[in-house]
Amino acid sequence: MSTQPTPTPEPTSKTRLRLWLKLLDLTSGIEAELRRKLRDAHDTTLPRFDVMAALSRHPEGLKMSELSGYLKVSNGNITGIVDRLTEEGLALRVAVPRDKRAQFARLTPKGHQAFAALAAEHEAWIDDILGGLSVSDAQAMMQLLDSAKTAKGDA
Amino acid sequence: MSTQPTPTPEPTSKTRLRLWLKLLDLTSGIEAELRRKLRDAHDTTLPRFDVMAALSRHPEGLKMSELSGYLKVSNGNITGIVDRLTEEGLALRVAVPRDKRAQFARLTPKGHQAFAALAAEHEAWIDDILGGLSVSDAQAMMQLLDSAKTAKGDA
DNA sequence: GCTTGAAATTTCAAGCTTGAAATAAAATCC
DNA sequence: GGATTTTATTTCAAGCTTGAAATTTCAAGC
Repeated sequence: MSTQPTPTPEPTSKTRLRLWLKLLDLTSGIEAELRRKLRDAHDTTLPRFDVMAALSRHPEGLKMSELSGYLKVSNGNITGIVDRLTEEGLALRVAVPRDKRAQFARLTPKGHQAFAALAAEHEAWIDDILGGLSVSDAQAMMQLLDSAKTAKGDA
Repeated sequence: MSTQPTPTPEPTSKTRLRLWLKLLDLTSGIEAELRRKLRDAHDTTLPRFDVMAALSRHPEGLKMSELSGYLKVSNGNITGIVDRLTEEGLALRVAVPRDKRAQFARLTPKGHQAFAALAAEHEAWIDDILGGLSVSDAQAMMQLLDSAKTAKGDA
């Protein structure tokens, strides 16, 4: 432990570990805040919001497997979330023309309407939460995030 | 839609929203990778790892409520995780001297040993995953993360 | 000393998540 | 065309997570 006379600098791995912990701390905090707001203001959840967001961009519907692919969650997971959205009248399942195995999940008109309101609020929440960052800060951070991601193998 | 002659610039809220989505994408991706590695290499989970990490820094033990405070999760959650760590022989509960309501959670020797191995690997994984970032990149990002957090109300 | 209120923890129901197993249907191969 | 393999989805068990209700114990006031 006390063998080296020179003051050992922090190894790179420690710096990266500290970065990771900070990244996780900020992200988890924001996510928790969003979950709370979604619950309190709209009695819904982040997973439901995510599914609705994906479906909102594809009014014709998305196959269950496309949905799980976009959101990077398991198939079984999507089954349950779409089940619940369906019970709430926000989504529905539609048969795929030439493939009896597959189904499209699609937003109902009520679902589209509900999501529009949700999305607007969501954007405002984020704007508020990240209000401490200027546009140039945000751009700088996005560039760093891209570096981090590209290097590890993309996606 | 085509009423405005001047090219509308992206509003700040949209930039921040894009940043948030990128932040979430990177963090979720890394987290998923860590979960997978923890499972494949050590048959454990991230929540267990987090609890062990906290206990590792407090060999004398932490009260259940201190633990949930540090990790920012609910009390009921900690109860279950410590239960499972206890079943595995990695943690145990110890009575708090003058307060029969409270209990310390503490790592067993086996728990300390297991965590030491886990922590070393964890740091190496992060170093690998974030290998695309130089030390100065990492420092720049940490500074931006601090700005983002400070502005919203700290923690 | 007793009552009342606060604090620490556990229990519980509901929802999210995963990976693996089960189903069903389509596609490929002989 | 029939067998085999692949693909799409659902079902399931186990664990994580929360907020709310229930327990137990402590502390404060009277």
